[in-house]
Amino acid sequence: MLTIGKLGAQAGVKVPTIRYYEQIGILPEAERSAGNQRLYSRKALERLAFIRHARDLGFTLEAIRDLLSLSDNPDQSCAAADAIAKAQLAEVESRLARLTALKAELERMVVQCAGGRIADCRVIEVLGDHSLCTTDHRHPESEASA
Amino acid sequence: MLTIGKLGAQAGVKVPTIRYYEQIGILPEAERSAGNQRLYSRKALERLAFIRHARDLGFTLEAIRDLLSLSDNPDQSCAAADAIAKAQLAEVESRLARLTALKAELERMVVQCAGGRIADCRVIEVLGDHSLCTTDHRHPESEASA
DNA sequence: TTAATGTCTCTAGCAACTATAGCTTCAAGG
DNA sequence: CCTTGAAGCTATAGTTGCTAGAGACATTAA
Ligand SMILES: [Zn+2]
Ligand SMILES: [Zn+2]
Ligand SMILES: [Zn+2]
Ligand SMILES: [Zn+2]
Repeated sequence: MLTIGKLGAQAGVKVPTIRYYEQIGILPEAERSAGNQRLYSRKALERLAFIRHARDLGFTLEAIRDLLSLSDNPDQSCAAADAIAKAQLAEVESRLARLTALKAELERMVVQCAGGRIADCRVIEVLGDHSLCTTDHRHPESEASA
Repeated sequence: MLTIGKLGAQAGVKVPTIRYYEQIGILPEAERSAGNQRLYSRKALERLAFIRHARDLGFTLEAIRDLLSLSDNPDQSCAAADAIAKAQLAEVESRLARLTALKAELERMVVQCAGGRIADCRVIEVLGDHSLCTTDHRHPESEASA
């Protein structure tokens, strides 16, 4: 049995984050010691590592909640899990496309500035006028983390 | 003079967002009509368009605040503005690198799954074990939007 | 035994909005 | 002139995924 600190260290998750996961119900309520401190089993460590890894891959906690409940029923079809992963892949691809456009515009801005006064700064000029951009980089959909 | 609704329509910004920008002081307090409604000049539209464009390029409101105050002093050197843009470019490049790694891992997961039961699902398996990954995709630094 | 660390609960804060409630003002039609 | 509906007002709370504090209790090592 691990204390919350040890668990966090092993899984690479901060202690308050673990309590937060319990609070939102993505980790089950932990057992408690005589002195009311949380105690975790190896199973809990695996579950937390799963969450951590999925977060690192950009899945939302909502998606992870679904993935966990799927993984708790090993005999079901994995179609739903695959669909979640595919949706996440699509999300990543769309963000990648957008970031690539942003990178191009930022590079252009930075390169074109001759480094004089603000009045002649290409960075300020482009920021004030999207028609000076070559790509269509506007904010299309949601922008979570990842 | 534009009402807040017209301003929002012209700049592509939702009305509550404009009020929010005013509240946090990135837009100056608007003039008011006799009936206490906000009225905006062409200058305000330009300022809002600048903000919108910079947000679309992923700059934080804090960075935009600095860019705006620079652009209000046209005779200064533009070095500070260029530095902000370069920092944003670096941020975008680092996100791009990470998303590229995520994409590779997600593709591998999705491709490798044969589509049977959860117990044999490669998606679930990889999520539970980072050592099955080929890249080092762990969460490195801050992850704002963009 | 005492001091240092770890853990407990609860609350508030971060970014950048978005949504809701309950009101007032405005513009157009009858 | 009056009514109706859209648009505006303020203020507050919710979103996502945590993170940071306050103040009290538990555990462990010297
Ligand atoms: Zn410049
Ligand atoms: Zn642009
Ligand atoms: Zn599968
Ligand atoms: Zn991995």
